[in-house]
Amino acid sequence: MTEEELMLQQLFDEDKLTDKQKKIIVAAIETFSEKGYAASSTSEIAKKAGVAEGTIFRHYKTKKELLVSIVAPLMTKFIAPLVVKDFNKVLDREFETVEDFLKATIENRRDLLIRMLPVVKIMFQEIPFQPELREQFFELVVENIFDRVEKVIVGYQEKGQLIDMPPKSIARLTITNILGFLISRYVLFPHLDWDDELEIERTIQFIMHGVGKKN
Amino acid sequence: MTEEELMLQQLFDEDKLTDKQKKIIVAAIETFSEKGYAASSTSEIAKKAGVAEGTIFRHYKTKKELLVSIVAPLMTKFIAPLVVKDFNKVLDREFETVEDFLKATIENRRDLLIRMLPVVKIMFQEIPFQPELREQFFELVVENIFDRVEKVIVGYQEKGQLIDMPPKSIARLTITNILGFLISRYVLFPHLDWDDELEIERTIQFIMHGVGKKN
DNA sequence: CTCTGAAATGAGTGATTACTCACTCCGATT
DNA sequence: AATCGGAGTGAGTAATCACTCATTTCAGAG
Repeated sequence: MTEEELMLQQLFDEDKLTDKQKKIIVAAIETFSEKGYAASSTSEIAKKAGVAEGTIFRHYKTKKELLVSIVAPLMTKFIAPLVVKDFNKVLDREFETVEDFLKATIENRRDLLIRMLPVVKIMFQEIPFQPELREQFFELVVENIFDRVEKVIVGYQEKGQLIDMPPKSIARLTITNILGFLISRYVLFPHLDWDDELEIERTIQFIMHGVGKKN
Repeated sequence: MTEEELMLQQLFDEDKLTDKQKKIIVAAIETFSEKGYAASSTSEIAKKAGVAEGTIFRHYKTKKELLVSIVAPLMTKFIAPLVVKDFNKVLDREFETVEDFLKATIENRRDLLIRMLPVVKIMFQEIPFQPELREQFFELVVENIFDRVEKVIVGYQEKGQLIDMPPKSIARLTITNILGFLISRYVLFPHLDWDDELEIERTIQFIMHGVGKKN
């Protein structure tokens, strides 16, 4: 079983999928990620999947339904657990400092995040144009995850490790920097020389201490 | 003539454009920004511009040339001056602190950036898929602007106002946060309540001092 | 006014699009 | 063996796509 199929298992294993269905999903992810949703034709996806074009429409009523069926599980089954799981550890005081928590979270999940990147890329590419996705993203990420993130932040604030800024702003700024690193690293400038460990360290340092020199 | 009108003129008025040409550009920006490049049809753009479809292809050989002719000037004539202009002030010691410089830059240009946002949105949407744009973006922004940004950063480092992190990383992190704010504010969650002044203040505070509490 | 060349037109092109449907295939059930 | 239902097929559909081109419109020069 290839690495990619493993990733798909985590995402789509719940329902029993036939071989052809899996191949369609793999081909769709690859095509959408490379060319964008609108520029990808169902005939090309079918060809890449080694499947008749009609087979796609047996399982997905429309092309958009294929897109949603790929991106939606990412939001409900991947992002939420990704964040929430380690948050419980934080709430259990397994991490003394925010740095440790951030480092553990990013380091632990980095390989997984890299592997999910094609789908993540599709997600952020299409959110501005697909109201269905935007709504789902908003409900899950903003209202659901931000609530939990806020609690963690408040916890660290009470421990005196975080400044008194509103938790929503802290969450926005922190997530921005993690995503900003990933997008710079793997989407915009993947061909530059990157010392990943070091740059993650710097990103965490930046989140915690900024770039201003303390006096 | 205001600074902004000058900018827009520099963007699209350099060559004498007919009324219809201007209408095509405006309609194209609006359509590309709303639906994405691939999902926008030339017939729709023509209709929105009040122009025959053939008129588009009289001035732009292909649809892609229309895209490039919109985005390319933004990179060569807008982004560079936007950044560079105030940098000269910094180099002239007009701003004593990094905070003042960041605040002045963001505040001064915010309205302009908001108005340019449709084009900026198109730019970042299409960079992953258009090698031509990516190459141009890389050459201009990374090699050209980053070089200048580095000098400014080094200057502030020598004044003891910035930590000893490599200038490239500082630049990446700073730009990430400014763009992250704009994308959150105007692309992902424009419908949320935002106190812009306050959130810009927080973003600057974050860039300078992070979220860790000093002891 | 006429002449001229660029600007603009819109019907028309073949290719491609998302999607349909009558059909075959095949393993499980009775 | 007969039946059945879902999986898969691929030729076919109307619509739309980017793009072309012969023709018309129009503004300025003589």
